[in-house]
Amino acid sequence: MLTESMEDYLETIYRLMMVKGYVRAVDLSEALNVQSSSVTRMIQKLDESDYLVYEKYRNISLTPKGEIYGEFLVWRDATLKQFLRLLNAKVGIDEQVEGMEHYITPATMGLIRNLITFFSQNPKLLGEFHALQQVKQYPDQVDLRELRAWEFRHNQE
Amino acid sequence: MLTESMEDYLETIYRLMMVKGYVRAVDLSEALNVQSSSVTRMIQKLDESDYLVYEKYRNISLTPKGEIYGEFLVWRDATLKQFLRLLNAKVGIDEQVEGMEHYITPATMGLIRNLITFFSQNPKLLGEFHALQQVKQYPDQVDLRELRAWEFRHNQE
DNA sequence: TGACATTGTTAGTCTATGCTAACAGTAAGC
DNA sequence: GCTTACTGTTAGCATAGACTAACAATGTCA
Repeated sequence: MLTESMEDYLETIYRLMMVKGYVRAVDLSEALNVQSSSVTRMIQKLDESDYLVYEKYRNISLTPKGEIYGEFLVWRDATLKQFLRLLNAKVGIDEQVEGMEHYITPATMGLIRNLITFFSQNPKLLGEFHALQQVKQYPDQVDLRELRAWEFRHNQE
Repeated sequence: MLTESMEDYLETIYRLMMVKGYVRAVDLSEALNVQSSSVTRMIQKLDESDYLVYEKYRNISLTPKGEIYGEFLVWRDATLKQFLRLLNAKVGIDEQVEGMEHYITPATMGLIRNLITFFSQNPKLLGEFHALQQVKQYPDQVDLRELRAWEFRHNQE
């Protein structure tokens, strides 16, 4: 199984592959905000697990396994971001998705996809759901004490 | 800010506090499946950040800050589990939530809570959403190749 | 083609959090 | 109130994945 970090690298590699057609360590270190020495080591690790082919000083290429997994990772990321936007999240979408995505199984991803489909097939419902939020507004920079009170109030209803 | 691990400890401490009225290292090491030496160290760390009060060989107690945060952590955990059940997830709910919860902001949690409220106020809709899944079924033990094909098919529609 | 800039690699260090082993404190039963 | 079992603490080690520093390879251009 891939670690969180390995997934991040593989996802970025796949993305860059799609955009640029090839991937070099420096692109990865820029995209992931890490040093190139970290990139080299991770690439070697992903090579060992057969997600890509690593040859010193050469461009890397994905194996079929790496390509399929990479495609999944990109899809998962995009779908979760869609989901948060659907909920009406405004800030920190990327950060939250980057963190949580690693833990969500393909099965659950399918269910989330279904939810997105459900609401896009019923845009009126989405409107009703968003209208609800105007009432039960929840501050963006929420203080925990406030959260506690909020929950308490709503449990009383 | 708390790390994932620190949050896990604090959540468990809060939970045990509610159930037993006090917390000892051995309870934590059992609940979290770690050695008691790891517990000691983490407790010392949480004491440094003022989430609890640590005294050698004595029961620990939460500070107000720790109590509020702990309550939030327990609520977040419960709410996310509710959300996955609402989606119709059947397996791995606990594991997924344990992983993802650390990354979700209070603001987003509020939105998820709203979604749960929305569907519980409209149980018929929930039925419709679940019915959709009977059609767009997604295998539990999904192969990535299968996922890819599934996505492709549905994008064609 | 040779010099310099860019990129990639290796080796060694740091931090978080797990572990084991050895030791210290507490408490229960005789 | 001793002895023994349980619980808690400390110290030292392992691992993942960051980092920096030093070095190696590549590529560009005068």
